[in-house]
Amino acid sequence: MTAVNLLDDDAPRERADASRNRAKVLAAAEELFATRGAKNVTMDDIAKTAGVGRGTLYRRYPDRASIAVALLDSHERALQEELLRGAPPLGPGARPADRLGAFYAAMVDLLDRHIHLALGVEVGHTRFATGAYGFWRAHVRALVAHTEDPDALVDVLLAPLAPEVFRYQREDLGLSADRITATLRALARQVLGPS
Amino acid sequence: MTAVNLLDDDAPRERADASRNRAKVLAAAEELFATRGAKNVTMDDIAKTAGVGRGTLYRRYPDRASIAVALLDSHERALQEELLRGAPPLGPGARPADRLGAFYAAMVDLLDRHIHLALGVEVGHTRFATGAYGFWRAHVRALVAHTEDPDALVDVLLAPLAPEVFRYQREDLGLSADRITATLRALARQVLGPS
DNA sequence: TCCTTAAGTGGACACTGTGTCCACATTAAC
DNA sequence: GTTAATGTGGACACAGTGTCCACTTAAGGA
Repeated sequence: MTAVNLLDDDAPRERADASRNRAKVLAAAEELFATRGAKNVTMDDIAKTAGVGRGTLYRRYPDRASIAVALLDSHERALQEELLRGAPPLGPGARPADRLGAFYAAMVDLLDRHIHLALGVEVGHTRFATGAYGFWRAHVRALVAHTEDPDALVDVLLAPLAPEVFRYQREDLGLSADRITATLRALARQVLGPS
Repeated sequence: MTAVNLLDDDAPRERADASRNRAKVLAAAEELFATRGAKNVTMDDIAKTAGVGRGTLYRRYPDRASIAVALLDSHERALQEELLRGAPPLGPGARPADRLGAFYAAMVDLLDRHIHLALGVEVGHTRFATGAYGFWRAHVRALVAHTEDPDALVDVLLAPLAPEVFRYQREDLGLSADRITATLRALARQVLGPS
């Protein structure tokens, strides 16, 4: 799901027209998702807006969700990098409770900036199948490893970050991102202890 | 969304063939949802299985979700009744932490028995628009009323009960309902204090 | 019992969106 | 400049949705 596949292995380089079209598709999709909301965008819309045929579009992206995933990918990678090798409390070094709190804050920020894409990925259970979910899951799993039942707890702690939940809180209830962050930070403290 | 509309007001009684067909539709839908999963059931399937025309089906139920809601309704009402007027710890009288724990346990039980219906309701954000969600929300809101920011906390606490999350834990991860319940009970204790 | 009428029925129809297929165009290597 | 593989785009078949309306059926009054 990377943007380009440069010089890797002996994989045949991507043709010039192909990568030009990929860029047009992604730009068009980003635009449409942001404007109308992913639910109201058809593959046809994307193809038309990008100035590309249906066949070209389907060649790389079998559905809307995969386009949203591709668009979200770069932003998610940046955060993943920070979690693995960044400075505390996001990166290693801080206490689990603080790292979980920082993770929550970063995810709320990510969601707030790209909620239209996050909702585009969400086609029900699609979310759990995503590679990204697996990453977040592994990260939080490690932070709660010392608790009673980490394998059951981890998805409970990730549940409030579901795009639909976040959208409901932000848009329907009108809560600020800060309030949501504060609440999740408090949750992290209570679950992992203030120690 | 009640099953029958008996003698209420001056509303014209439902005709015999109409209520016969409603029963056939609900039975067919229940069966199909349980067998194939709601996602793989079309309105046409339901009409055919019920032995009813499309027009008849659409007259009362504009989409799959509304049928699932109708089917789930009776079970949810029973729980709602208990929350309002049942014995503690589910009903009034017990401490908030215990009531929230009991609520979690009851909801996990409900989800476990009717997950195919709960997933049928779930068409993304549909969940929050449901009357039922409003009820759960009001209930939990009252239990956490004394905390820092109840309005932000309530949806965070309800998020792990999203049908998709539950399904993932039960089916993809293979967790038992008891483990999930225990984890949520612990969460309730940690958030509302053991006091 | 028959008649009336309003409610209810069911299937045909138009429409929207999906995904596939393949003749043709473009690219890049030789 | 030729060639072979890669990529393109629009036509097509299909599945599911929701609407519409001529017909049927139930239920109450004469």
